[in-house]
Amino acid sequence: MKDGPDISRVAALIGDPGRANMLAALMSGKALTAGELAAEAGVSSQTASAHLQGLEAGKLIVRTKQGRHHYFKLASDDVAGVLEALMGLAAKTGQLRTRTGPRDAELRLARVCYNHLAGDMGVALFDGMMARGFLHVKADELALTAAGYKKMAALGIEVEGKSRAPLCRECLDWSERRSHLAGRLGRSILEHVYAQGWAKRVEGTRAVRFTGLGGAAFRKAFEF
Amino acid sequence: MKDGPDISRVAALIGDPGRANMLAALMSGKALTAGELAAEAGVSSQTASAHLQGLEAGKLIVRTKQGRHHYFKLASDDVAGVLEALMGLAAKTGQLRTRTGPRDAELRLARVCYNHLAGDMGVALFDGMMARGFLHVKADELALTAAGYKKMAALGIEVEGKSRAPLCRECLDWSERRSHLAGRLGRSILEHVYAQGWAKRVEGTRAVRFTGLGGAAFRKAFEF
DNA sequence: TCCATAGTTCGATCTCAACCGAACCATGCA
DNA sequence: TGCATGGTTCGGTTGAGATCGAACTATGGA
Repeated sequence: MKDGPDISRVAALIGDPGRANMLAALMSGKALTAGELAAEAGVSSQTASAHLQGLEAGKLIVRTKQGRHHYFKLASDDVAGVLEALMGLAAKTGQLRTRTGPRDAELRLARVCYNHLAGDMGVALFDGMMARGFLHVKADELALTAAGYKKMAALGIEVEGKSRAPLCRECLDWSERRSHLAGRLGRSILEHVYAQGWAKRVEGTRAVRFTGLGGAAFRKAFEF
Repeated sequence: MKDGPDISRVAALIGDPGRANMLAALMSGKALTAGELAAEAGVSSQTASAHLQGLEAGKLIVRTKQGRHHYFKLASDDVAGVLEALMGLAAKTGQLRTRTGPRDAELRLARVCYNHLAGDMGVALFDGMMARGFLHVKADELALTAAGYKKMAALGIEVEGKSRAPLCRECLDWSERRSHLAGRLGRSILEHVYAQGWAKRVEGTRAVRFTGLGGAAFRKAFEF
């Protein structure tokens, strides 16, 4: 009974530790070069090249050539979604790699998930926006309310855009097992957070470090 | 940078065609025996035995021994969720296995997804219940409204239960790319549909075939 | 007690893919 | 033009795991 699409091809691509590490690195949302991804996966550049070809052929990542560098990023938010789901399941089934150390705590507090904010802060933001009536769900579609549009305008956050990617999308958190805000709006808000200097990325990890004042200002601005 | 849980173990388990077929078969929600799963995957019983051990060790499935039969089912709704997500992505990236034939159309119309109703009918039910105000979403939690509880009581559908599994849950559809209703309520409703004789499973597939009167009665009962 | 059936274990085989050394192409810079 | 750097291609090696034949264990029934 071979109903439905062929799962195993995609899963097999993610199933190699090297490729999985590359994909996890790309979850940061940044486009990375072949060399960086090779280092990330801990393999030689030749091996990395082969893996990247495979991932590209499987449409999990896309390549942009720029000069003598090849930049790679995740092909779509759907791919990021599957990876998050897998992380959630892997965390739950106890295949944990995370030893709860200081850096780990920082990751649980706030980190980037693809291109938006995840962790405690991400979940709190989502819950707050729902409670304040800035977001609502109707027939499975997450959307900004009129009040939400007004709020974003007041904060100077871009919500228009020609891209047909969804403005609002939920994304399940592997540490919190709760939803946080993804989609174009999620990305815009994270960019706003950076622009205001409320927080910045911790070099070399996916953690986002808020300043004391920045965290307070963020909560105040979004009223949560 | 090895942030987060170890994805690749889980993905590798799903990445073998044989095991993927087994998991897909278990998406029907029924518990299947080792022999049935071997046939499903198209491998010998010895090979199947090895695969089933792996899946069990990886906590993707659970085993129940009953006499000389070993029954297997998916370990949790999370596993089903990951499989659905992978199906969605695989369908989108064009790794389609489905030739759109008559049986395929039937699958798109109505099928079981783990233990609840998916396909056109499943999505329509979900949308209808949201529109009628039987369901609402608050802070990422999908829940029955007072009106929803009343309606279920009127239809004689069990909604209480000691299980701590969520009563309501959304589940993304690979054919529709929309949400339908999962969770304990989703299961109860499907059982109600069977009990009323509105529809029954098509032997050997995941398709659910509604009778003409049954489909109408179903729509009438849930007002969509 | 004997047999049939369901499933597992063991052992051997074999294929596929991950890996890297070496050579090769392409771009940027001096 | 020459050189350094980033990436890819090719070839050969290796190891993990998928597979099945054969033997073994457990349950149910005659």
